[in-house]
Amino acid sequence: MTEEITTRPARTRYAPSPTGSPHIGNIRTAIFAYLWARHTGGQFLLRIEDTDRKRLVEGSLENIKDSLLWLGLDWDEGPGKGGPFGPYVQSERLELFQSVAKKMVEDGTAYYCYCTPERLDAVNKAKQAAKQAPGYDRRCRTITEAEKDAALASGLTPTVRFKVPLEGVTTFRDLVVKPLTVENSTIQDAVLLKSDGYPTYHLAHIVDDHYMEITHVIRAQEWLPSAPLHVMIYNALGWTMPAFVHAPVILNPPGQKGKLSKRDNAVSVSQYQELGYLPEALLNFLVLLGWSYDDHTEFFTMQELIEKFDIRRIQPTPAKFNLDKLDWINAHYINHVLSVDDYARRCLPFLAESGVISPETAADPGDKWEFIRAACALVKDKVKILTEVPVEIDFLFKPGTDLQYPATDLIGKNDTPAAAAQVLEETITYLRQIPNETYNDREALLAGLSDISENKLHLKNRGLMLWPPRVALSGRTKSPDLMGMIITLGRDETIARLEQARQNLASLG
RNA sequence: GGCGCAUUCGUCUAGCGGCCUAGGACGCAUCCCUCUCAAGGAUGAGACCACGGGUUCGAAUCCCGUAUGCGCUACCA
Repeated sequence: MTEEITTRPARTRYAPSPTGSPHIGNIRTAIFAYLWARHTGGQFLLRIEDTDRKRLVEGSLENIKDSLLWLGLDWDEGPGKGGPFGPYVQSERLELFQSVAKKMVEDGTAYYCYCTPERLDAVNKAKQAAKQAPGYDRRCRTITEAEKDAALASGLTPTVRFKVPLEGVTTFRDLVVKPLTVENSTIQDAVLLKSDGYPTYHLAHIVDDHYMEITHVIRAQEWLPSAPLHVMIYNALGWTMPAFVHAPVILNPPGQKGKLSKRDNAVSVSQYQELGYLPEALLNFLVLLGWSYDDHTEFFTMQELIEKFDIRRIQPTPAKFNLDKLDWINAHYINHVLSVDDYARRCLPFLAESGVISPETAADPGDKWEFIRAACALVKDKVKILTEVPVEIDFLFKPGTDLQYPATDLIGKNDTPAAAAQVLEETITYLRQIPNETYNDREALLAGLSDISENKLHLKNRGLMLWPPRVALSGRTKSPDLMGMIITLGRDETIARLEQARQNLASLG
């Protein structure tokens, strides 16, 4: 068994309902399924489970596809791709489900149920009142012909229910969760085919997984309780079951109870995209929620994940969502993995979104690219998510005259207005007279300013020399690297801002 | 209520009977570096391995209870 798992190419699937942007927990399961298919050299399918017409959300399919693609999860078969086992949308496979349901009734493993929703409700209430477990009383298993005719005559369309074996126990084996055994009598006669002709999940996923030749069903742990029911259905159909992995649920962050909910957290893939998380970082973070490779590896490229991923190392324990760690991983990718060009290019939409540049410029930066790239680069090592970039560098894009800051900020620690003014004075003089090569050379600039600090102004430390220009250029007390700002802003703008600062200082009296 | 699964630092985890006086990471604290903020480096605090019983020469690792958490209990998935 164990050997089979590792050697055979697996066919896995991600089978979401089209109810909006994929939930982060849901997509994590998709990641597991994808990695396992790729790891074994098999196929990853996308299947849309749209059998609940009431919950359909417009645009979901595109949303699902976009999220998958954004994260780098491409599917081999499914919507937009086709494949030998299509269609891959359940609402287009109704005849199949209906014929299977019909056959089960003929085989005696399922039966028509003529109960009305009202009666079902009443049965439940009565059971609860009697302190019994709620559930269907299996009445239609023994319904008489006369009663059946009466129901039909009233215009009612029957559902098809699974005929659960009343005796014995059923054992379900999972690849990560320990074996589970239940008394058959505690399982419900689940509806297989609804009165609207659509199958329920219980029927649809089994039929599809069977005909699509899925080898490994990787799904959320919420399905665990109904797994024994699925075992019985497979048995009733005479089909062999694929291997199962029930991935752990993702819980709310520490301090909050329950599974990850949108009440207090971002939960959809698109939300994280909009917040400025990188797909590779989100993927890396998510895969580590419930899975680990060893005791120390934290970062993985997609290639490494495909190589190293093993479903048997998936954890059975629910994991809390830890935003701090996601931020750390994201910052790591921004700072240490992305090239400056790549990073700056990804900043464009966020700069446009916040109004720092125009949408037109974001779409085609043209000759503004060099400046934008340099500006973004200034904060590459300090930003955790891309939405922070515009707030960190917007002052570079505004006219210097728009900078608003208290003139007292220009005075460094242990410094005086006069000393600060003198520093600005000297800096201006210095920047005016140096050649372009020096101006655009970080190290040379720093050396020049250090020299003035030490040998001309005799300042106690270089910090006193660099502080006033920092505030003058950025209008802030926390800013990017001074030399970087001087170079990025260019000589004219830099000197203009320094001059302006000097005047602000003078106004202090 | 019933059924089920799970239980190692605040969090994510390593560990699959002796290598564990339990390792790594995030976060936190302190220090170093340093032009501010970060990044980076170092150090540290932090888990009697939920609790109680067993099994064994020996248990975080196996078994049984209890507690807690989570999930399911629809003509939703």
